[in-house]
Amino acid sequence: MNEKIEFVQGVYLIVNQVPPGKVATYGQIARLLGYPSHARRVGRALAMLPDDSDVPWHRIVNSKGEVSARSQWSENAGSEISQRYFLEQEGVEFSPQNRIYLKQFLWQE
DNA sequence: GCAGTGACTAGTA
DNA sequence: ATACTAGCCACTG
Repeated sequence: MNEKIEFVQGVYLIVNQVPPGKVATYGQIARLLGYPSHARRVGRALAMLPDDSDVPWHRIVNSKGEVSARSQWSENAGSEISQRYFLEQEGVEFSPQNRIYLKQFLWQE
């Protein structure tokens, strides 16, 4: 019925299935939802979540394996820092160029 | 309605 | 590998 709500809920359902120590990309989530061109929308859905949400939003990175930058003035500006911290706590490793080794940590595919 | 703006991506050079 | 570009599309002023 309400496509907006359904999309956002769908994002959370998928993200909740990503196990600790693994990561997924925005585009991957969008494709699994059946909206292959809505990667940016996935990012917006995650931006609505509080930093202490139960949803493991920190396991979502961009297609290059980097932690995407927030807008400086946005509500969750600076959460990139904790995102990397959470991932490292779960055993996810970063390359010297601040990239996750997707080959090793990507969830599915 | 139009223009600018992103937690994006795939393509090209 | 890096840099720039075109599409993308909901949201905002």
